[in-house]
Amino acid sequence: MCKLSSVRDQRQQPPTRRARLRAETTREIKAIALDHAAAGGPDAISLRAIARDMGMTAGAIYSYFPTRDDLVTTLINEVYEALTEAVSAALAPVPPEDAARRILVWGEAFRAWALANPAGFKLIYGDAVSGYRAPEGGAAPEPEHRACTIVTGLVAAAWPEAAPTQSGRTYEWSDFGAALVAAVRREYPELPPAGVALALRMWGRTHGLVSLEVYGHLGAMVHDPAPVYRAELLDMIRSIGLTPPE
Amino acid sequence: MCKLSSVRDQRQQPPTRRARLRAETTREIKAIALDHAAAGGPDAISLRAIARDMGMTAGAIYSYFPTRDDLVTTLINEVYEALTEAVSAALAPVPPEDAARRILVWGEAFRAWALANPAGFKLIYGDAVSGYRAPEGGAAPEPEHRACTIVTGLVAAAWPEAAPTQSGRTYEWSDFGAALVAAVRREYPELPPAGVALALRMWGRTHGLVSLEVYGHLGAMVHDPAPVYRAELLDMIRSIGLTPPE
DNA sequence: TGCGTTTTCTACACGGCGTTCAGATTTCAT
DNA sequence: ATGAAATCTGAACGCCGTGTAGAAAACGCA
Repeated sequence: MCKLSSVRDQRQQPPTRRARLRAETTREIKAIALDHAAAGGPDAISLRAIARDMGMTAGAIYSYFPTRDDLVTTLINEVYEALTEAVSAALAPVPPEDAARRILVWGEAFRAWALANPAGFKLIYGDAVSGYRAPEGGAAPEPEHRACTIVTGLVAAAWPEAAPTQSGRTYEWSDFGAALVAAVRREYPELPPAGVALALRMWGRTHGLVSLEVYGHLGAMVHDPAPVYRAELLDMIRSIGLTPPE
Repeated sequence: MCKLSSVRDQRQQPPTRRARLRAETTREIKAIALDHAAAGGPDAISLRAIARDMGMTAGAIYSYFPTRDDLVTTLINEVYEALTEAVSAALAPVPPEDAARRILVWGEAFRAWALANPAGFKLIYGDAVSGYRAPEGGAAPEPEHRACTIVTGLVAAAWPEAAPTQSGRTYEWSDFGAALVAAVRREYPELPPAGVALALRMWGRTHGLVSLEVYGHLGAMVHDPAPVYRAELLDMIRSIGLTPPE
């Protein structure tokens, strides 16, 4: 029996030697797992292979993660967080007023990250790990909400122009998930439910082409998907009442 | 050593008893594999499990498929074909002149099939099977081209109205894959390269929301993705210069 | 300092997987 | 009827995740 919550409180200024080693080993496990995923796809994440690379036995990893699926869940969360951070970083230098350019930069940053980290993309949005079953509530609810909130922020900034274009159908707050609604109403109080629907559509719209490209379905069709994707982004910006940059 | 091309010519009116048995067994292997995929996800496709269900040994399947990946490739092709046939069937009763309604029906048929066959969708568009490596040229080039041609046909029918909306960027035939270009120029000679780019964008646009929904990323955000998806389809129809039905 | 507890790790076992191979059996063409 | 080809079994190999028992190491406290 191993108490996996050994690092219970970190009130101690000098964390015990054990805690330091444990943190380091945990970090190494995750790093090697991500290396394997990057090299041979997310399915290459195997406890035995990781342990082999670390000079350990497979069983030893169970001192750090109760099961392989927990390791995968942790990885999904970290990778998803890396994605949202990459997008946020790309968005940071763009002034909040320039809603159109922010959408463009967001879309391009998302695609750039996905193409640079295909294994991570598949880990987040696909089913690539053999028998992996995500915990209830999804594998990475927090990063997913954060990602969704970023898109919603883009819509909120553009809402004065976008609102007239979204008169087709009416939405209620009750149409959406409680956690998302709470975050949106807190961060963007002026945004109506229709704005959330638009954000989800924009998320899906970018996800589609990027997903097709990452999984190799676009390569046989078009030699360079970049202009097609760029055209889609510009069209999306135009379709919500903004004038695209350039 | 087994000659896997035993059914070389079917000029014989009465196919030999062997050939009949072989065809039946092949059919059964694929059917059981698809059952397993539908039940436990595409990753549940295992030669041992299939053989167990058939009262055989795993090795026996190697008389019908040289390797597991070949079986998977065959399944992907058949499932992809089923998808294009489902979409074509839904499209059949809609008159060719009603370009807007055809796009709407196409989009809804695609989503309906994906939701009814999530395992098939993941098989086609995802990475779900453990160590599967697709053959060069993709796992299912023919059905993929057919699917792509269907979308292009929708664009071709709408091109008189759509053309003015697609003036942003110019495309050349050389931007696209040779096989796709050949099929398009043969079937829709009046369609310029920009029409193919628009078709790819429409493909991606629908793929995005459907993919997010199938993989469960939309469920936590919106209780019923149908209206969001419908709004996206209507917006897409509008964005190419058509007036949406209803 | 030394002792008892906790954590970490090894060694082994179990059942699952794809794949290969020798050999038995069945079917077919001649 | 005979020889060739196709089909299938059963055992093996090495991979996998997951447990369990027990050894070894590090720790906290007296």
